[in-house]
Amino acid sequence: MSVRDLGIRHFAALCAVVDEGTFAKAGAALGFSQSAISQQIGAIERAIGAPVFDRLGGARRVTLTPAGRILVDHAELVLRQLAEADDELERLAAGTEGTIVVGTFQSVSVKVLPEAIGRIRRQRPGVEIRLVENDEQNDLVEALRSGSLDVSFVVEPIRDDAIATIRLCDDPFVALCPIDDRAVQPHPGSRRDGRRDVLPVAALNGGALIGQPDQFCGQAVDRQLRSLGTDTQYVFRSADNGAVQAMVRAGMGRAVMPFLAINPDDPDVIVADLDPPLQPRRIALAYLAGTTLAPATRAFIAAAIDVADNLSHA
Amino acid sequence: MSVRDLGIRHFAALCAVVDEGTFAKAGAALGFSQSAISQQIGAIERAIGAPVFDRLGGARRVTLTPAGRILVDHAELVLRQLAEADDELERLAAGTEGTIVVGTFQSVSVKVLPEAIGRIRRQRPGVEIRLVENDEQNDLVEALRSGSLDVSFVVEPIRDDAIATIRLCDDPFVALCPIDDRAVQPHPGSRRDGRRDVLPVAALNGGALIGQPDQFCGQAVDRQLRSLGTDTQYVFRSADNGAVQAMVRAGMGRAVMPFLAINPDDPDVIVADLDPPLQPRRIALAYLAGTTLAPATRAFIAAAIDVADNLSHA
DNA sequence: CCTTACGATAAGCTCCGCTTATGTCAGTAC
DNA sequence: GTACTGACATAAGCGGAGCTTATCGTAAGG
Repeated sequence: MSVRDLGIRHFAALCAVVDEGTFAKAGAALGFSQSAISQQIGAIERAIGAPVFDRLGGARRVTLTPAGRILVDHAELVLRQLAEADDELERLAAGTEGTIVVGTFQSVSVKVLPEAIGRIRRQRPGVEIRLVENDEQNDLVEALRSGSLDVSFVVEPIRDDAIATIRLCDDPFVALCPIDDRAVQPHPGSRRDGRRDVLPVAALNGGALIGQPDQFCGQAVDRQLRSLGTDTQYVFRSADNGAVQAMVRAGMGRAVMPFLAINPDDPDVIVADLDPPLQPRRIALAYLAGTTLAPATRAFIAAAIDVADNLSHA
Repeated sequence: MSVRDLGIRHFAALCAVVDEGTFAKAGAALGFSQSAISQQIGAIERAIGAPVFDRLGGARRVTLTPAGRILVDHAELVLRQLAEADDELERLAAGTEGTIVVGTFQSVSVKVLPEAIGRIRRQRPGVEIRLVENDEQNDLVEALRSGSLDVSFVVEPIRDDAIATIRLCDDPFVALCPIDDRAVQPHPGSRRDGRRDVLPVAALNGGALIGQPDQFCGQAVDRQLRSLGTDTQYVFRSADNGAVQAMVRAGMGRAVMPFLAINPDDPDVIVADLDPPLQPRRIALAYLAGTTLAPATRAFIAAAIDVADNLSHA
């Protein structure tokens, strides 16, 4: 028999008796009868094999024995610990507090993520968001599996069926062309309506290409271009989107990039739709399938969906 | 419903499941069936109103939800706390550890106490003894009542019946006389047998007396001497026993002192029994009546009794 | 002396919580 | 595809833990 066979109620009773001075008052404070307290204290004493109170008899308060003093000291800590747990659980349930660890990659970090984070910070100031940026998607997925990420931005498809995804938006591939590119055809209709110019895919054939390294979505671009019969000749590759765009600006060649990864307001390059268009990159949020997400995490996901929707319609 | 309605067993089950990975193994580790663990976890989830594990289904391990993570973190602390309590209770019961706070006063501090402390330190190196010296007995008794002392040396009688006492020894009053005192009569028989010379009480009449302040046992001395028809004329009083003895050594007068308070090996004063002898001072140990004493405290009391016995017979 | 304020104890009843046995589900092997 | 395996859930039954009310013993105080 040991202290582990007792219930929290026993410790609460013990502390209440110490606070109130008598069994009856302790019982009243806890909503029990005097007898219940007497029996609870008795159970404690049986469990530890020693009295915890000296009953002085008559109308006198009980006093702690040395063993009782030790037990009360620990019981108070235990109760405090549990109260804290209750608090934390409540805050978790309310979604007003907690830490979300979000996996991201470069292009998403620039446009979607900051806005989503901003919303959470405004709505739920107590929620802390930690970011893990890694352009190697496998690493993000692995981090999800190991639990070190709560949720992560990814590019679909994800093979791993331990991972569930929520689609956010399609990110179209666009061509980045030097400002004097003759192959670019003005968009049929007004330039003012926000539609982009068009670059026939055939124009890429044999031309100089700048792009992202193979392991990023550069791979998908190559595959698609090749299947459209276009021979790709890379003159430069960089994981830094800004660097790619700067190369185009310098007239070194054209680039085919996901729209979210580029700066569309750059006046020194032409951003053109491809004709025919490539299959867009599907941006999604991923998390461990079958797991319960914290309310704060769900709120983040909702915010990201909303931000992505707005972004798509613009 | 709250976490306070749960038992320690529930927390143990929770931690076991986290450690073992499955309900069945956790049950085996704790000596329960798989079903019991399932029901215990179910009880936890009912108590906090949220799942603590995600059951992925099939032959896969359960994984913690955010709420489960919070609860486990606190549960581990709680269990550690309780294990510590168990340890401390065991050490208390064994009497090998703990702190005893002992009240003392000057004369006892010199002869009885050091020996008793030495024994405890040898027998129980883990026990710490703290001393509170106070020559005002009321203060010691008050400290006992308030619980700031575990046990205290006192001089009987103690009026307060909330205080229990254990008699240690009788401390006789002896006369301290200057080396050339003519009133001292050699002890009838050999001086070598350790018996002391004798001073008739009548010799004190009208002579110069040195003694302790009124509030110490000086009061008892005065009362007894007066009742024997002796007129006491104090020329000096000091709470410092060494000072009293030095005054006698300087020939300033005689003193009547408790034997334990003097240095009997001083060659420059005569230590004499009084004739008739005064009622001796009864030295006792006092503690709060009706309270359970820690084993270490009981050991100290036993040691003190033993030391006092040896001292009496010597 | 009687009252008051305590705690202990007894009797009874409820409900918690264990066990065994069975159900259900998802992978896995052949 | 079918059977098997490993994992959790659920049902039924039973024993005991624990609460309540009621009563008793004891010491302090008017």
